[in-house]
Amino acid sequence: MNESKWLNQSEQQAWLTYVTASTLLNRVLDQQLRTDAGLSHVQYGILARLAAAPDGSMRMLALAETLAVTKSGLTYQIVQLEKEGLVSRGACATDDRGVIATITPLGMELMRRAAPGHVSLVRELVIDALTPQQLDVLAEGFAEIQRRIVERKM
Amino acid sequence: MNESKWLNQSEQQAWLTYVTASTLLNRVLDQQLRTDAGLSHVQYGILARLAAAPDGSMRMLALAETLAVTKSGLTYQIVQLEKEGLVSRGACATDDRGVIATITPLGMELMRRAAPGHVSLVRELVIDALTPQQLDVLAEGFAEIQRRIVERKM
DNA sequence: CACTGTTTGTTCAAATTGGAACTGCCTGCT
DNA sequence: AGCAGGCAGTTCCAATTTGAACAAACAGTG
Repeated sequence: MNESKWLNQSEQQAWLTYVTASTLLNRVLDQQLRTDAGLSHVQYGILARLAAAPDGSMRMLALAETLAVTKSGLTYQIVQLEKEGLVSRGACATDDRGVIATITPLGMELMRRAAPGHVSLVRELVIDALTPQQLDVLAEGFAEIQRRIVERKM
Repeated sequence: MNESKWLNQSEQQAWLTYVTASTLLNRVLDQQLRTDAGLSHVQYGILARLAAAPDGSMRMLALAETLAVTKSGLTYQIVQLEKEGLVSRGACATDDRGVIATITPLGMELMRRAAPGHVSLVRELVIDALTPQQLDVLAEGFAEIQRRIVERKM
């Protein structure tokens, strides 16, 4: 299925644009969160998922998967967040191997303060930069990309 | 201009999908390049730009900008590549502050070996995952996002 | 129940990253 | 020419990240 070995001009242009812009975007978001709330983008992601989960709790692996972070990377970040008192770890009732991370009231409080600024920046740089149609297409596209990546690992 | 403080359901979904997928994509590409050619994705990017540049040369800052890497990050990577003999550094004729990085014949050789596999994976996971129209939207969209980021820094 | 293969998390070492500080050079003005 | 303000690269340091190796706990089978 790889008849054409190389990318044509516009494909290459699209790819380079994407790589550069997404790298930049990530850094800008990280910077804003850090100065604004003392959190990295990844840490914000962790707290956001926990805040949205029932009981503010999730198992480590589930968390790692939805965040696209490696297990060891997540362990590291959870330890950091625990030091700050934003998250706590507990045993899993149904599986002794499991560890359940839970966002603390302090963590929730921080999210309430951090979220508006972050969301606002995401809106300014991304959501409002695109038409609703473009955003749909983009969501579709990345969903397909993700499917291909996941499927590929087998 | 931020009348709506939060993201609606589909906006949020789109954003989460993008963040997760792009993180994953980046890691997969990195892994493939590493096992396949012993290069990180960033290093590949550096060599690719140099290979495409006149004389295989570029100034450090220009390189850093097109790659969306910080100056210190680039210095580090160039040092690594130099150790491998894939890149060399030289003085800039018109500006004594400047440093010019040049890809070596060995670097070109490595690129000839590494590029096909990388391009093929990018095609498989991204280019072929999208219709030409979707790819256009992606390019358009990220170009606009990048414009907003750059403009914002002033 | 014992046994084998898997799954979860953690720990460890090595690689990478980004920001701040610093040196040396360039530019515009006086 | 002499100076103030900026720019280009490097260095240094603290924070992250990842894969590999491990220990403990599960699950399925004979």
